[in-house]
Amino acid sequence: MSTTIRDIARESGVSISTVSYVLNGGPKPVSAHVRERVNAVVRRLDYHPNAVARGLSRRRMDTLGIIYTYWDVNTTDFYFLSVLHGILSACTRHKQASTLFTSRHWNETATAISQYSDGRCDGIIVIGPPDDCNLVHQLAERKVPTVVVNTMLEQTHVACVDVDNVNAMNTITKHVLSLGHRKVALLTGEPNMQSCSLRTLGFQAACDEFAIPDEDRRVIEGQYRTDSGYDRTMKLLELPVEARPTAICATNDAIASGAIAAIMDRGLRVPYDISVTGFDDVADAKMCQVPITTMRQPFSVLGGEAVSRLIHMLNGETVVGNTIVPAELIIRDSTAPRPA
Amino acid sequence: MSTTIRDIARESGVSISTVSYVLNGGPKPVSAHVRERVNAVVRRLDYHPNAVARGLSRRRMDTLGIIYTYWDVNTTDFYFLSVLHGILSACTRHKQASTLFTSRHWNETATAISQYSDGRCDGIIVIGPPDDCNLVHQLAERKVPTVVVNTMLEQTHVACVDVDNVNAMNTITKHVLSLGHRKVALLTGEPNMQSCSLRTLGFQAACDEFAIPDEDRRVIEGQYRTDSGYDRTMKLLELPVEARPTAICATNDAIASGAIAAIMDRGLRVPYDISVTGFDDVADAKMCQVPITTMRQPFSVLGGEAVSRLIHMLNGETVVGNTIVPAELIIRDSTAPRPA
DNA sequence: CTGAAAGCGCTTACAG
DNA sequence: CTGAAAGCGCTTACAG
Repeated sequence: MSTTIRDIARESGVSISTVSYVLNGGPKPVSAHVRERVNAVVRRLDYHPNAVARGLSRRRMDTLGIIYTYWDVNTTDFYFLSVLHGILSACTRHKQASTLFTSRHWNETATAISQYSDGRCDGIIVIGPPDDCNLVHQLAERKVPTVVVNTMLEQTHVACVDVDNVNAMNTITKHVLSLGHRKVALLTGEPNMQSCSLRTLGFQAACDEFAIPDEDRRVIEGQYRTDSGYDRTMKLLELPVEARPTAICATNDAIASGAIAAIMDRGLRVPYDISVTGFDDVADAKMCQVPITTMRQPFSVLGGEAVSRLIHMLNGETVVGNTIVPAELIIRDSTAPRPA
Repeated sequence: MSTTIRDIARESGVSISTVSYVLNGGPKPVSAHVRERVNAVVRRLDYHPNAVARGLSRRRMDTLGIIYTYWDVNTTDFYFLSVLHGILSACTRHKQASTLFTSRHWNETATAISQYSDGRCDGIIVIGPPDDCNLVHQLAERKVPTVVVNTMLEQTHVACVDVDNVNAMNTITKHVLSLGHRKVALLTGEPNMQSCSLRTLGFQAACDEFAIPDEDRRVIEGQYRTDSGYDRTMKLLELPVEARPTAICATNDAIASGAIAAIMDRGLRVPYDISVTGFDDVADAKMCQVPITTMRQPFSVLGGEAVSRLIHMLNGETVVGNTIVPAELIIRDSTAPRPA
């Protein structure tokens, strides 16, 4: 039905090998004369090689699979979109196609695992698997070349890339403490996410450095979501004023924007009454009523690293170890010196 | 390297044909006895068929390609995400894999066209091509089975699915006019989008029905973006109060939320001073300072229709004609009777 | 510089 | 009910 390499060969009076050589620029050289003739026929017949046949033959589809959990649009986490975006751009640069695998929950990904290793993709990038998900372990077991973004694992044959969570959270917490705040709260995301525990560590270390007593550094677990930030902040605001934190650090921008909304709904001001910080620097951080002081994740760097490391793995170069990239403190309007 | 159907055949002492029969449940029957033996070997060797080889043989990858333009995360249009989401869910239901093709601009999609028809995908879904983009025409020319979402085209071999834009805009405009408003403005999106012209038609028809004079129904072109809605509304608010519209209809929720922000920044109230309506019912509509009255697009229906129509085409069933689904008026807090 | 041939891992008429 | 064989459309040693 559609034209094949065989048609081109026949029409230009050469073998299909020769057609393949000119199409791929190798592995054998072809005389300029023949090359020209073949190319003319290719154009005339509007021929396009079949990627599937090519893939089967070369055992390489030049396609990267991306696994992440299903996002309900209403609870879209911009972090995922931002990372995804960084990865897709990098794929384009590296001439790789991409296939998205979406599931509602991480426990569904395990059942779909044969999809991930059926030859359609050369390798897999997993975005943000929680600690209690063994998908990555299973991929490693099947020897599927895998890169993980958003979690550092000590898994052989798996490369991880992430921002330096401990340091980043440490930096922004110290920014807050340097402003004179002495009663602070940390609103975390889901505790089964490594980013949550790592950022908590960074927060605690900063509080240690500033000798903040335990009772003045509250850590409140929740979800990486606006409503979760809102609810927890409302609870905090019920504390007697002398016990209430003057600064709230959130482990992402969504939580922070919820915190800001709660503070304003209670008739208080950000940052004059209470300072708030975020993490990620996604759209929420700027769109929020009060532009949020936050740690910027270098999404295009993260995506670029993920893709290029995966490609290295596919090329058989044994690149071991994880990639940690720094985050950047972005100071906006949601932080100010502690009220007198 | 990895185990193939040949390994299974050898290990279970049958031919590869037989292995294929039990794997696919056909086309030939296999005795329960042999079936059991083969399956045992499959499990023992953890065998997974190679989808690429299968695809080449069957000339069907069970994969749908999705084309849309690159979204900069900061100007993310939730409409695209919502449609995308609807399509991905439908793909899962129909056991289809999906490949995303992203480009920055529609004029880049034409150059990538050979990617779209290289056998990797069985068919293509295009989301929201502008009027002046001939990608769909080119796909049709190459006989690539194609479904378009968000634009109705009279292109042979192409199926289109969209919401009933004229009626939907007509409905929400009449909602506003029924509230007594007699000076209204329409803030549209990019005029090269069919949705823009269609919604303008619906708006005008409603104004006609209510005999609104031309000078009291302003149509202002712009972009489907929050900042564009903000800027145009600010301009409108410079009008002398007696000429100023008491209701602003936007052709999407992003524009509407910009309009609301502008109105509030000018110290006016929504809806008491000015009513505002949106379109789409995406996250913006609820997250906005004032929950927006809008037309809800049935995203999962749109996605489901797109996928099932494409699959019908792939099965050779000639389904012609376009699919129009209704939108639903969602009344929230941004509309109220005209101020006395 | 060019070509005949084997092979990638499957599916599926065709024959028994 | 089972198998031998051709074929899907390419790539790439191997030979000339």
